[in-house]
Order: sequence, then structure tokens, then C-alpha cells
Amino acid sequence: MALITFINHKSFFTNLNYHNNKNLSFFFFFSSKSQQQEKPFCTSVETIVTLLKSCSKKTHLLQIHSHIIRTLLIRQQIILTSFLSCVALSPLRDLKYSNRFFAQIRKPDCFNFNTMIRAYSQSDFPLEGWKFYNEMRERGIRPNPLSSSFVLKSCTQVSSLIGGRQIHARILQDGHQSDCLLLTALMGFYAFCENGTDARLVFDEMPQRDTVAWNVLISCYARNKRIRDALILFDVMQNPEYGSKPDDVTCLVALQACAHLGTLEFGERIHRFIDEHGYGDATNLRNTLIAMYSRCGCVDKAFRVFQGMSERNVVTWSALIHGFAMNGHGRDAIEAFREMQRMNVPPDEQTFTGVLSACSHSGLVDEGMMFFERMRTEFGISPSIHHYGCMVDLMGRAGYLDQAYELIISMTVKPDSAIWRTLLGACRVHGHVALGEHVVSHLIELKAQEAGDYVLLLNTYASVGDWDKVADVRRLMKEKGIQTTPGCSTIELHGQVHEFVVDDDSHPRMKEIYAMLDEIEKQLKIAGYVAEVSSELHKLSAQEKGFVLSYHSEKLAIAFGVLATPPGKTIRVAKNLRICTDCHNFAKALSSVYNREVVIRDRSRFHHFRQGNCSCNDYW
DNA sequence: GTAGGGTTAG
Repeated sequence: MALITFINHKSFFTNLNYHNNKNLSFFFFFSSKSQQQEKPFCTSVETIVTLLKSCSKKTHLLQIHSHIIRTLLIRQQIILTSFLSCVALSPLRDLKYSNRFFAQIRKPDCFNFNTMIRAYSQSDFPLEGWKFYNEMRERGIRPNPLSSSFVLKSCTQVSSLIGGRQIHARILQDGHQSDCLLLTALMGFYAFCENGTDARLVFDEMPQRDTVAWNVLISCYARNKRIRDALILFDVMQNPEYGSKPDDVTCLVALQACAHLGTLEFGERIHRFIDEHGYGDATNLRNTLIAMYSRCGCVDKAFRVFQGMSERNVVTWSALIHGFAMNGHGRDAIEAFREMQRMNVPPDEQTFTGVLSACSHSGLVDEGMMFFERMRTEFGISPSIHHYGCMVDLMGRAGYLDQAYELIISMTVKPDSAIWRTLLGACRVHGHVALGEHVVSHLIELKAQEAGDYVLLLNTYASVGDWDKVADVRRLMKEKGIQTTPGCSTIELHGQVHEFVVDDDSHPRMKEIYAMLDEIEKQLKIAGYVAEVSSELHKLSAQEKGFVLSYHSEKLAIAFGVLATPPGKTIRVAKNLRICTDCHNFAKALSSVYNREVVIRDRSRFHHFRQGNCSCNDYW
């Protein structure tokens, strides 16, 4: 009896360790003993609640269940609530059991309903939570903001825009339109559904906006192709009118936007902000900094961040490897991979994507094959579509087109349009017309053909001089109303991003830019630069081709760079498509004649031009 | 004496 008093003693349970099974064993010992002796074993409600928290096995839960039934504790709402939370939400989650238990509760309250909705939102059947959400309304129980927030989570899980809109309407009906956390969740939902307009509307309607609300809006813009707006918000939120201070998450999201846009100056500014505000130790921020610098073409700065880190995880190493890969430092990427193994950091899927793409960008065919094999045999990672993509690129660039085709056919995963497109690119480089046509038929089968694919096919014909076929494809594109993506290049100057498209005349300094471009061409021609006419698609006279080539967007951006920056300053340009041979030659010549370093990021990688050479060794 | 919500790394 003394012992029973002891187990009931409050101090014992307030000090107990939740994961200490000793306490449970104690409890079960007394419980079964009292059952044998048919004597009631009294426990306080608090004891049961505390014990429930330390449950790590379902058998324990069942024993507690039978105990609370025997001791009539089942009548107490607090026990029911705790028990339901335990069955529905702890790692022991069992939805069938939760449902049965829920049905036993005579008067379930809002909290009980929320528990069920929340449990389903985390399960494989998220929409089942709706039933409970509707039932509580039918029973006249008013949902609180959390009820809506849990159903919203279910809608996000299944990307149900209609469901989310219904919740939105209910939030207004229930008068929860001032709940900042709920509205932030709603914004997050719209952002997830790529609906930036509605996310913005919710944001505008919020009575108060804290940093998290700003973060959601910035991340929404960054993910939905409004990257420049995302960066503008980083400054806007700090205006005295709004007075929100960016936190570590704001910096992280903004850095991702900088990486996308290739805006080095803005990225550096955020880097300083991070250090000044003491966020600098966070591994996730450091990892994103590595990615940002790499994607802005500054591997040395990325490496400096890497060196300054006291803790490095698989993400850190993968970011570094990816950085080396996209900047053409294939050997360094492989060395980093080896170093990572020496440090006993196990690689994952994304590490190998980096290693394989490093091999493909640097033409390391044998090494790539070896890593692809080791990935499966040594590390037990089965190849994803991305790994196959790297291998097709690797083999395709090296001219093993048929083997690349065989690899696609042998894949365990269904080939997507991106992988066929990679092979199509290789067909263009090697002038393999027959395979190119075959690949296009695969794309048509997938109903995934894009303007760029026709352009690649057209280029393949052009590369072997089949101008009739080129004209056919052009006609076909015209008939189908397919429009090509216009080439677009950006250059950052004093934190401002300047954008150029083909034949652009919208820039305020356009006259000067064209004059500068003419002057540059004149100087380069003296040094031996000849316009590469095969890059141009149209069947034009050589003179006309030369004329059209002069206005490629990257040339305009470079001319603006020469015009607007002091001599010797590196010119950094980002382009949405892949750079053409002519512009590549142009940049190479310029880097030597004007003694300028030029860094161009195209759709797939970086080109560092220095003294007449490119880091890609004309291999891209 | 119960007690759950929003953003975030390669």
C-alpha cells in the first residue's frame, strides 16, 4: 500500500523521464497485481496522462487502455483527450484504433475533432479529415482556427485548390480573418499551388504581418517565377512603414532567389546581413551560401564559405560538388567526393547527381561510368531519372549516341521529356539526323514537344546543311503556332538587374550599347574573330546571318557590361537558353582583346572566359 | 490537473 501511495505521488511523475520505460514497468506491475487481487488500483489522472506520454509500444497503450476502463477513468474527458492524441498522433499512430476510440467518446469536443483531422492530414488519406471537419459543424461545434489549419494541410498534401478555396471561405465565415498564423498557412497553401496572386491577396488583407508572413510571400514569389519581386520584398519589408526584420529563413529564401537569378552583388549583401545579425553559424544558411556563390559563378567564394564551416553534412558536400560541376571543375568535384568519404560522410542521391554531372561537363567519360556503377553496387543507391540524365548527357556529348539511346531504353523508370531532350541535344552536336528524328517521335508520343525541341531538330538539319528540311520544320512550327522561347540575358550592375532580349531596343542606353557592340565587333574582327554562321537557324545569306547574329541577347548584355563597368572588371551574364557557338567565340575573343574576364551562365552550366579561352574547353 | 497551428538547405 505504501508503494501505491508512492506511485501516486505527484513529485515522482513530474520528475519522470518520458522515455523511461522503468516508470511504465512499475505501473504495469501494480496494475496487474491489483487486477489479480481484484482490488482497485488508484491512479491520478495526471499519472495516466504522464504515462501516456512515455508510451513507445502499442502493447503498453493497450494495457493503459484496459486499466482506465477498469478504474472507470474512461468517464473523464481529459483522459479521453490524452489517450486519443496518443493513439492518433504519436509515433504509434493507428488510425483504425483512433476511429474506434473516437466513436466511444460521447461528447467529443473541438480538440478531439482537431486531433482526428490532424491525424488524417499526416496520413496517406489526408482528405478523410474533411469528414470530421464537416461532422463537427453538423454537431454544432464551432471549428477553431486550428481546425481550418489542419484541413488546409490536407489540401496541400493533395494539391486540392478547390478544397483550399473552400477553407478560405470558411475562415471568413467563422470570423478568423484576423488570425495571423492561419492566414500565413493559407498563403503557404496558395504558394504551394503556384497561385501567387491569391497568396498576395491574402497577404494584403492581413491586419498584421510578421516576418514569417513576409517569408512565405518571398518564398512564393521565388518559386513562382517572380524572383526579382522576391528580392525587392527583402528591402520593402524593412521599410519603416512595415518594420519587419528579416530572419534566418528570410535570408535563406532570398539567397535561393539570388542563386536563381545569378545576382552576385545582392547575394553578397545578404551574406553580410547574415554575418552582421549572427545567423552565420547555421549550417543550412552556409550550405545555401555555397550554392548561391556557385550559381553566381564564384567557386572560390563558395569554397571559402565551405572552409569556414565547423560542421559539414551531406548537403554541404553535395553543394560544393555541384558547384565544382557546374563551373567545369570536374576533377575538383571528384576530389571533393573522395575527401567526403575520408571524412565518413555517406553520400546520397544528390551527391551522385553532382558527381555524375561533373563528369559529363568535363568530358570524364570513364570516371562517370565508374561512379554510376559504384553508386549502385557500393552505395546501394538505385539510379533516378536525374542520374540517367547525367549519363545520357555524358555519353551523348562524347559521341556514344547509340549507347545513350540503349541506356534510355533499358531504364527501369519511364523516360521523361527532359532525358529525350538531352539526347536530342547530343544529336545536334554530332549531326546525327536519323536518331534526332527518332527522338522527336518519342517526344511527340509523350505529347511533350516544346518549341526548343523543334529548334534542336532544325539545328540538327542545319548542322548537316539540309536546308530543305530546315524549311519544313519551320513551316510545321508556323502551322502549329509554336513560338520559340526568346533568348534573354541579364547582367547585374550596382544591385540592379538589366535584361536584354534578341533585337532589344527597350533599354534606355540602347543607342550607346549598339554603338559599343559595333565597335567591339570591329576590334574583334581585327584580332581574327569570324562570325560562325551555322549557329543561326534561318536559311539566310551569309551577310544576313552575320547581321542577325550581332543582336543575340548575350552580346547586347556583354556590350552593356563593357560600356558600363570600369576596364578590367569581370562581366557576369546569365542566359536563359544555351549559349550558341558564335556567342561563345565572341566572348572568348573579347576576353583576350579587351583583357576582361567574362562569366556566362547558360541554361546548363558556367563558362569562364579568360585570355581567349573558356573553362569548358569548347566542350559543352 | 489536457494542449495541437504558419516560412527554411544541396
